[in-house]
Amino acid sequence: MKNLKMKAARAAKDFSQEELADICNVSRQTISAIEKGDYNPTINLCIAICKALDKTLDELFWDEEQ
Amino acid sequence: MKNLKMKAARAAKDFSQEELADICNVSRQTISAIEKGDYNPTINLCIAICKALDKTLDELFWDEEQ
DNA sequence: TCGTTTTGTCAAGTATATTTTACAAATTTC
DNA sequence: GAAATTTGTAAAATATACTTGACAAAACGA
Repeated sequence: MKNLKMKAARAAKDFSQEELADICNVSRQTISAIEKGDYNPTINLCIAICKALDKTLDELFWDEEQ
Repeated sequence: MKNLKMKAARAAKDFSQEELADICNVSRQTISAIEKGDYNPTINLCIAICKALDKTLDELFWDEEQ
């Protein structure tokens, strides 16, 4: 399932996928795959993404997949 | 860093590591390693743990590792 | 319309999360 | 205090998160 909350939060910061990837020290493909969904990132990466986007885990990653 | 919040939440439910592991469909060693810390579980497993323990991601996995 | 940036996606390789098996120490229960 | 349960931990194997490189389609501004 697509992670639209994350995509929206990234847009709100005006970050490209590559900029967010650089901040989080991962590849652009990893960010793309997470936004696309059907992907299972590690909690540490989720935390890095949240901090880069000024969001919490619950705001970006809760309730996506039931 | 140890995840004491998770250990406390598990104790509050009176689950052994093995019982929680069974509910989450992972091995007991995985649960043990997460509580022990210096471990980086996937977000889907974190969500499964949270639901088993009636907690949210922010309550169990936020602010553990800075 | 052209050039630039952004994004989707794929294939092959590497790093690491998770499993399985196993044993001992610690804790609980009777 | 013995037996049963729980927990810590380790080594080897497997599954999968993540990387690198690459190309094309889409989006966007000049």
